[in-house]
Amino acid sequence: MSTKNKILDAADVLFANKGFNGTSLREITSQANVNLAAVNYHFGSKKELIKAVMSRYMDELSPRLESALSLICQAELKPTLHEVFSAFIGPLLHLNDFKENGTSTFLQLLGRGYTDSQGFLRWFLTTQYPDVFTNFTKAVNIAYPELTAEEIFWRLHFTMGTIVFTMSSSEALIDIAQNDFDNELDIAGVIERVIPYVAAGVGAPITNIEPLSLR
Amino acid sequence: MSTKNKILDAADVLFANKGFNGTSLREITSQANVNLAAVNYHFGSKKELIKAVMSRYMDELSPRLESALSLICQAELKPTLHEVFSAFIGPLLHLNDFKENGTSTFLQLLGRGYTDSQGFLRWFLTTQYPDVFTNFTKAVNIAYPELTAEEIFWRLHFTMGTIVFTMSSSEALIDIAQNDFDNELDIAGVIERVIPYVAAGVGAPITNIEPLSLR
DNA sequence: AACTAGTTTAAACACCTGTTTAAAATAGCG
DNA sequence: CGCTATTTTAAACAGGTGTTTAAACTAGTT
Repeated sequence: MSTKNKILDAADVLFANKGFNGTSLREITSQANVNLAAVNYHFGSKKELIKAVMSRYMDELSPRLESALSLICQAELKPTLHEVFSAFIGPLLHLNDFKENGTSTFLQLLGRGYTDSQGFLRWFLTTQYPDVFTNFTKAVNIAYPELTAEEIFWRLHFTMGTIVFTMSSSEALIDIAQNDFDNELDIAGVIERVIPYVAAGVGAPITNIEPLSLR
Repeated sequence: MSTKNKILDAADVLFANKGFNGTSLREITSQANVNLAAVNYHFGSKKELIKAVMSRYMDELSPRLESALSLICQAELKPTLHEVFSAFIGPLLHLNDFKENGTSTFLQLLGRGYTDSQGFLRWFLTTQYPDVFTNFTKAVNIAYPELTAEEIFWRLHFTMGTIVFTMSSSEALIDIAQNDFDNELDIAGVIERVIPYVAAGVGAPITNIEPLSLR
């Protein structure tokens, strides 16, 4: 295996578990059994390594996600929100074939990127992979046309939060659930449980919220 | 103002904005206009300072939260989930009286603590303030008795994720929303929008999930 | 005024950080 | 082989980290 890939494989697991700031290049290179300077030689800097780690997953995920969503948008029957969110299951679980524990690693990375490094990842995703967002918004709009653009905006970000945050700590949660309820569960099981939750959340009835000035 | 409080006031803002790992003691002490060694003198270590920052908020929040939840549990009418989650609004917004921007600072800290420092905060909260969790579970159980304990467990963690994650990036989201939709919004407005979402999520119809072994 | 306990201070400690350097090793190709 | 270009290596760099030290300072009390 190439040095570049050895670094990427070691980096994404460490980044997912300990965050970008919390992982040093020395940890990565010794885990990958390569020289310290290899990171700067092959990637230029730590920041570029982070981008490369994310891109490797996003390039694998985003085409599958886009085709799944466009399939839903073009269907004859109006899709339910549950169907819209279910469109994520396949592409996300495919990351497990792409790399061992790929799904949860990627979702953890997503969570790290959102909170570490002050919004750098949000910029990265929205500028590098804008179609994922717009297709998703479009699909939700078809499934629930009464929602205003602003309400979709907020509810989609709530959904992002639910997914990303849950998956960031999914391993710990699965452990607790197994101890307390003797229920064997894996990452796919968690996804199956979270879909009805977010679908119901996005599909919540519209409530009037008075503007600030009238309160 | 005492040196101890000057440190706490500087620390919680910096911790909220840049994370625990991302904030150095030198940043904190220079922001607070105190000597570097003051942190170790007054708190012992950086880790103890983090605990002190969180405790200051939790001690202000948890009694109000517990009484609000017990009020709901003892009411004659069965409460709706919307009412259960609305019980959080008052205690959370009270943190704004306690300290400027206290509500969003605290919720950001909560998010930091969950993802920084590998589950240390979850341990801290569940061991130091266990009543908040059990009271909350009890209230949800009254409002939606059909939910099994395991389903409540998962849905409450989804909810934690939604709230904490949204609030971690609430400032950025509010900015975007103001630009895109000309809608003035503050932290209270975000809370009002997220309550229907999580209430609907927790109240989602129960779906049968086949155990792993049968799939 | 003198002593004491609590607090603040500047300096140093040992260690870790990302990055760069220049020499050594390796591979590819005519 | 001999030459070149790519890659790997160990060492050093400059700067940042949390923590400790011992001296200086500040009340408060007798």
